[in-house]
Amino acid sequence: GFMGSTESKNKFKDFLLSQGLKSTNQRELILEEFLRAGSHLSTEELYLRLRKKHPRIGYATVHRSLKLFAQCGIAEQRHFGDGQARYEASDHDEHHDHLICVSCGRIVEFEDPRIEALQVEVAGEHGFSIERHRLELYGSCADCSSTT
Amino acid sequence: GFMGSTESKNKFKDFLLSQGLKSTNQRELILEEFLRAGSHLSTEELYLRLRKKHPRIGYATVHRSLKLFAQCGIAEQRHFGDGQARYEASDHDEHHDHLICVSCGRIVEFEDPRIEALQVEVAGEHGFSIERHRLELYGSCADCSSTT
DNA sequence: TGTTATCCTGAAAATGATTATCAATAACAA
DNA sequence: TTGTTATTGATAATCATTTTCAGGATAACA
Repeated sequence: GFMGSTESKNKFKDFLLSQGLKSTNQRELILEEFLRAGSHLSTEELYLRLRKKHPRIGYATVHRSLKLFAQCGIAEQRHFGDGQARYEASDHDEHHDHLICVSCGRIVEFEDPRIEALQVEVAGEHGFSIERHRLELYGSCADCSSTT
Repeated sequence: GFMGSTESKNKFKDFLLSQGLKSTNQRELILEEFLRAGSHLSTEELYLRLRKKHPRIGYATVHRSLKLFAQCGIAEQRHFGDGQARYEASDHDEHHDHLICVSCGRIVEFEDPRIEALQVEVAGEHGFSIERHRLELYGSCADCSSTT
């Protein structure tokens, strides 16, 4: 199910402990803002949001924290072809893919077990066992299609 | 059907003409090597191959030519997450996706109309019309699985 | 065939995202 | 507290890609 804010924070603290890393003010602030901000943020976007309230937090620290979140499993890194990495909060057991509107940039998440099953089948036909996959559908969302 | 070598060359010449661009020795050499080399080459890999026979061809020219091939429709740019763009010769009406072995880097192409159909269906449920998509399956190929 | 305008080339520099460096600072255990 | 170690933030380095620009090649035209 959905991994709540508190759950993510605890998981991150456990992760830091288990790795002999330290729990710092910056890491807490960055994690809070990351969870608050909604998904698919780039490092720079998160950095700019944080800078409003906490101007002394550096870009490098935001970047390093996001990598830690990904290592820890509470975030995932994505690339949508605009040349910069984006991060989204993990929803643990639920895998999902993305619809991206090429016109307005809107990103919608979806999940389809039938597609997933076919992927495993096709991979097996080629002797592959799948670890992970990436499926992105690029097109026009309803709003952008209608205003053409 | 498959776009042969001659067909690609003609298409590229037509493209250059139609755009008021010039047909040069370098562009011909780069296109020939690109078609000969097989798919999924990065700019640098193609540049290194060319340099053996034609040491005076510059990296920038290779890069610019690959972009032209893509514009012209005889090549497509891909990103497989290793941080550099790769290009493959277009096979016109046949779309295909990729299986990537995370262990040895082997790339296998596949195509499955059932998956394609489901993609259209799912997109429609969200009000999207698809322009293009990207599906990549990452895992272990048969060889790498057996030697574990 | 010259002539000319335009495009192309290749080396080098610039760019943009990401990652590493390092002195000063903060966290944690004893 | 104190000492050890990790972290921070500014800056520099890196990597792939893109741009710049002076010199060279190409195609159209006289």
